[in-house]
This record gives sequence, C-alpha cells and structure tokens, in this order.
Amino acid sequence: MTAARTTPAPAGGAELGAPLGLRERKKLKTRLAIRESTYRLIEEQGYDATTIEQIAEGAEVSPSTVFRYFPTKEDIVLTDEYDPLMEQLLRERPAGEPIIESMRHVLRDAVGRIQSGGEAEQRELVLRTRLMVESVPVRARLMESMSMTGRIVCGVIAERTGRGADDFEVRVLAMGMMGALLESIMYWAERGCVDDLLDLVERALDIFESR
Amino acid sequence: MTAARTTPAPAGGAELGAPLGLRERKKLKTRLAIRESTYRLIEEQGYDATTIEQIAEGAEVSPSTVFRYFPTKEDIVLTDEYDPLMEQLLRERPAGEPIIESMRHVLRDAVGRIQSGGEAEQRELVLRTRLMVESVPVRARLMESMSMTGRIVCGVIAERTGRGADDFEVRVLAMGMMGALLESIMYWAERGCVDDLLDLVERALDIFESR
DNA sequence: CCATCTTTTGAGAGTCACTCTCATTTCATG
DNA sequence: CATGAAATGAGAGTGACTCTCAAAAGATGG
Repeated sequence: MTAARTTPAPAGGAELGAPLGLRERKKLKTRLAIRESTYRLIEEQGYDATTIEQIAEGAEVSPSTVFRYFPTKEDIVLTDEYDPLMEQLLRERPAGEPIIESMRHVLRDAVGRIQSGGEAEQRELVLRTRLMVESVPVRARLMESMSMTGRIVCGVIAERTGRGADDFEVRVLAMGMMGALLESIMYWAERGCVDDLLDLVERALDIFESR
Repeated sequence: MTAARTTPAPAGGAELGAPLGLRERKKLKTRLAIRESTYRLIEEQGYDATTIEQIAEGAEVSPSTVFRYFPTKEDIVLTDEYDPLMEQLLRERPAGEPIIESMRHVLRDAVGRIQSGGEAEQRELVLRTRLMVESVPVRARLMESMSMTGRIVCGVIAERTGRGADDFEVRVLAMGMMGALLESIMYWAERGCVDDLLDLVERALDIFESR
C-alpha cells in the first residue's frame, strides 16, 4: 500500500539465489534496528517528540546513517514493500475481471496476510495507522504514497483495457478508488483500529462500485 | 477548493457592515504583500530556492511576521477562500439533487468565476497548480486541504440524506469524489494547464458517476 | 491632545530535519 | 595480506519553524 523508495533497498526484489554477504546482512540489520528504535520511541513519547538523534542513539548508529537509510523521518515509519506485492497479485488476476473485483481479491489477500502474520506486524500496522490520524506530515506522506499506488493501479488497468496508463479516464478511476480506500483506512484508525479492516475495505469498494 | 485556516484571517466571514479600521486594512495589505512577494520570487527562482527570508524582505516585513500570517511556507501559496464559497454554493442547490450533479454546478460556477476574473487570478491558479506537480510539500499540503474539502462535502451530503457526516458510506463517497477531482487537476497541470479545466472536471465527475 | 491599553511587530536565540564533505573504518577480493 | 570499494561517523551548514521579550503603532476614553 505504501511505496518503497529508499536508497539502500534490500537488493531489489526477492533474488532467492543470492547468498547475501556479510555486508548486506549488516545493512538489513541496521535498517531493522532503525525501524525498531523508531517504533519504540514513538510509542513511548509520540512522533513529534521523537528526534532523529534519539532514533540514531537507540539504533546505535549515527544520525547521518539514519538519513542514509531513510530519506525522511516519515519514511522510517511508512516505507514498506506492499506496492510490488500488490502489483504482482493484481497482475495475477484474470484479465477479464473488473478492476474493482480484482482489487477486492488482492486486498483481501494482503490484509489477510498481515492479520495472520506475526503479532509484531499487526502492531506495526496499528501504530502506523494511528500516526496517520495524529500526525500531519505522516498523513501527508501516506497520501503521497497512495497516489503512487494509484499509478500502479493505472498501469494494470491500462494493460487490461488496452488504454494508455496516462488515459484520463483510467487515472480518474484509479485515484477515485484510492481516495475511497484511504478514507476507509482513516475511518478505521479514527475508531481505534478495533473494527474489521477487511470488512471496511470491502464495503468501501462496494460503495465505490455502485455509484 | 483549498482550506482557509490562518491566524489573522480577514475578520471571519463577510461582515459587510464592518467599516474596517486602519489596523485591519493594514493586515490585509501585509497579507497581500507577502503573497505577492512569494509569487514573484517563486516564478523567478522556483519554490525550493525561495526562502522565507527573501519573501519577508520582498514584502518588507520581518520573517517572524511572515509566520504570523501563514503557518507554513506552503500555506502562503495554497491558502485560499474557496471552501466557504463552495460550501455556500453547495447548500444553495436543491436538496433533492444528487450530490454529483450539485458538485458539477458548483464547480462550473467556481471555475467560471476564476476564468472570468482578473488575469492575475488566472496566473495564480496556474502557478499554484504547476507547483502542485513540481513540489512535493506543496502537493502534500494540497492533498491535505482536499481532504478537508471532503469533510465539507460530507457535511452537505449528510444534511441532505439525513445521515451523519461521519457515516462510513458518506465519507467514502465524498473522498472518492475528491480523489477523482484532484486527479483531474493533476492531469491538467501536467499538461501545462492548456486544456479546458472545466471540461476535465466535468468529465471526471461523469466518470466517477458512471462507476 | 494626551495617557493608557491592546495589538502588532521585529529581533534574537533556539530546535530540528535534512544536506554535504571528508577522513576513517570495515568488508570484499585476488 | 594488500588493495580497492563501500559504509560509517563527525562536523559544519542551511532553512523552516517556535518562543520570548521589548519596542512600535493603532484604538480608546477623557
């Protein structure tokens, strides 16, 4: 759902064959350490009160290093790797299927994956979503990445319909859907993340579909 | 279209009776001076290269004063007073009319107003829209204000349908529409603002309406 | 016109995210 | 183990934004 766009990414894609040298393993660990330090601090004292310096200290790296791994503070919280996954799942759907139907399946899959994943993953999702309601910059960044997700959806729609990804109708449709989706997440977050997210998302798609 | 939310607002609303003392007139002038200084500098050297200090200098005020009038740099460019106007126009539409139809009329009215307005107003619109494509923070701020506009639309829909403004369906619908609208503006901006904006907006609504 | 009260302003110091540069450390490779 | 490449840390610098405080300027009653 959120765009992955960081400098030292985990070696583009999921090359299984790569044995991953010491260097790469260390990078992964650092990246994780920064994230965890950030999550912990934010839960303790909130987003605004948490400085990069504290995050660096907690992760036992220098502030410079934090910025080498994440371009902005918001990105530490928001960057994830769902977009490529979503794109893949989306492309796997039958080409004839209406896009909304495809999205429904894909989202069901994705949300299900998180919910059945580790507890840590769920806490992360909740924290991130909470931040999105509480912090203006985080929300802004999320919206930005939503619009990137929208471009991906555009790509898929375009492929299926034979139209260009830059086609006006395609873009308007995709972003309309994104708006509806984002709002359903907001709604969920505002109510303390206690409702069934999957249910909300599906309802949002229903609403969008039938008008 | 964009939310007005600044500290020294032009005396809330349009109280015609107020004779406007010297103090108020000065504030208005300062506000305008800051805006104009900003627009000029941005056109000359771009958004990022323009600092608050330069803006202040150009407007012949201190940097502190700039922040007293506008909470952030983005707000200098984006703050406008369309939201209240839109809300008013929207409420003036017949209650039975479908919301999309109402929006169509309101937008037609609003866009028309700008196009038939002064040339300065049009240049402003174009500059702002261009910035939205070029600058990440500006775009973020615009999205934020779009979601505020969405809340207003929610309010109107709620009134008409008798549902709460916090009703899930209402919110999803409103934000979906906003997404579609925003994307049509992006589309316009990306193509150099040469197409007919009104036409695009209406098409966006059509698309949104018929699915 | 003056005294007083309130609002607006400017100046300055301070915080924090983020950028750039450069020397040092650390891993990879033959 | 020597050599080259990549990652790190340290430090200085920029710019948006906040806060505080004293000076300036408009509003007000006499």
